[in-house]
Amino acid sequence: MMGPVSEHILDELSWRGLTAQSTDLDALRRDLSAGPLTLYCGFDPTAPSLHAGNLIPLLGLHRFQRAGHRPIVLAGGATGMIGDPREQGERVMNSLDTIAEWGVRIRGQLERFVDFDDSPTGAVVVNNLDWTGPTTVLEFLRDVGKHFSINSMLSRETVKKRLDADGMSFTEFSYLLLQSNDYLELFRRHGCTLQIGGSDQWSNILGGVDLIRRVEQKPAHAFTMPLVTDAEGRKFGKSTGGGRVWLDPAMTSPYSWFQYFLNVSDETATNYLRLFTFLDREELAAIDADTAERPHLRTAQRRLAELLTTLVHGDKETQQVTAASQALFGRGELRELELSTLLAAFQEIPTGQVRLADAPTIVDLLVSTGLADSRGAARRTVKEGGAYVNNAKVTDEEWKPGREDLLHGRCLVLRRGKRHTAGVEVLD
RNA sequence: GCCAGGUUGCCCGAGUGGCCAAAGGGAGCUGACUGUAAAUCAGCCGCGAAAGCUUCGGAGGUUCAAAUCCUUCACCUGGCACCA
Repeated sequence: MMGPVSEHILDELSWRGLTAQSTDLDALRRDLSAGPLTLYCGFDPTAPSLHAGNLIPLLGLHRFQRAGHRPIVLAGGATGMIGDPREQGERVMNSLDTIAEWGVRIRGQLERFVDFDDSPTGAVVVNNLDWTGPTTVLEFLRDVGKHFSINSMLSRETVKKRLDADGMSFTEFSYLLLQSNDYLELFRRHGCTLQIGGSDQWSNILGGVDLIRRVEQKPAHAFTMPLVTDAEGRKFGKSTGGGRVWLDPAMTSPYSWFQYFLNVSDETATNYLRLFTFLDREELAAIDADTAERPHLRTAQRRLAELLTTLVHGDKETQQVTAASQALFGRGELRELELSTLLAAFQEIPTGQVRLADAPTIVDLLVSTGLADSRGAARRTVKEGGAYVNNAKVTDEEWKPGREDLLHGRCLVLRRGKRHTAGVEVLD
């Protein structure tokens, strides 16, 4: 597990670029060196699935675990009902049913990224609804609320911005207290003395540190990691690559997930390898060098895509997706592919079915496979020279496949532009 | 409860009776160049082959004509009050 020269976890996080803010680093370093430390990170069910950006703190927990510490993964069943205030404005609350359903799904995802065993570093999963739910308002206001100063809460960046803009409900304003109380609760239950999270969580985490100090007269640590951005510094998932990249294979197919990372820029790929993988410095340096010398091989992108697909979807999926990508992508002679290879590849990409008897045109094919959103869009694609059937460009909107075009008598490989592929099964 | 402001296409945002399928920006898509990169340039970006149709929170109305006016409902925001 640990390298021959066991590097301090904080040093590793630092060279990986995973350090944003922290409380007293020297004290944290000391405590981490003293033996297994218990740390936690929370995830609110604000969507049906985690997305790639969530992997940063989640893998962060895992990194600490590998370094000999005990991670607690917190599912935000309670905090998810309230909503962390954001600058864009008041959230519309989701229904309790929705939150509960999302919570279950997300919890299932969370559990896959840390190791459970009986050792002192075995992971723990908790749900803050377990202690927040039973608490009465009066208890909460007396025991927790009393320790918070409205004055300092008002000076928070997000709150100030919101007050200048559209204001903020008391509900969201209270979020800080809930998360702070979580930290206190975990400190009491599990001796948790470190909370990590994305840098947007900084003030929430500090709230807990403060609360623990006031109530328990004990120090606790806060440590945040940068929010992932793409090469232009945009927040991950928000606008990069057309929407979020979800962990749930039903929302983002493993093939799409793989292709997303395969397509990032050189700069982003080398950066992401540090943030999202466990490769050590030597391996990373070798990949960097290779990428610089022979950029067309896209070594960094390939490694990134493979490692992340394996991490999220497993070895088997990665093999299938890689095979599909190789089989379908670009210049290979599709006619030489085995039928089984082709059909396996079709499992990974969007597909459609048509009957030759219906005499479908290229436009019909693009629409039926979902490669184009509408007939107009499909027509546009053809007009723009972006439509391919079996790697041959099709420029006539009225083009129809004939029996001689079929691969193995029953398949077509459709492509829009350079990177969007779909399979067509042709029936009689 | 009252008063005021707001709700526009994936996002931000202009638009206060016709010239609006709706400016602009971002995101996205295609092409050129390449390395399934970046940068840059060009085109596209509601549906429809077209006629035309559907869109500006929901419903209804005024008008030859509504994103724009009126009514009403919902939600958001700000302010005031009430519950003493």
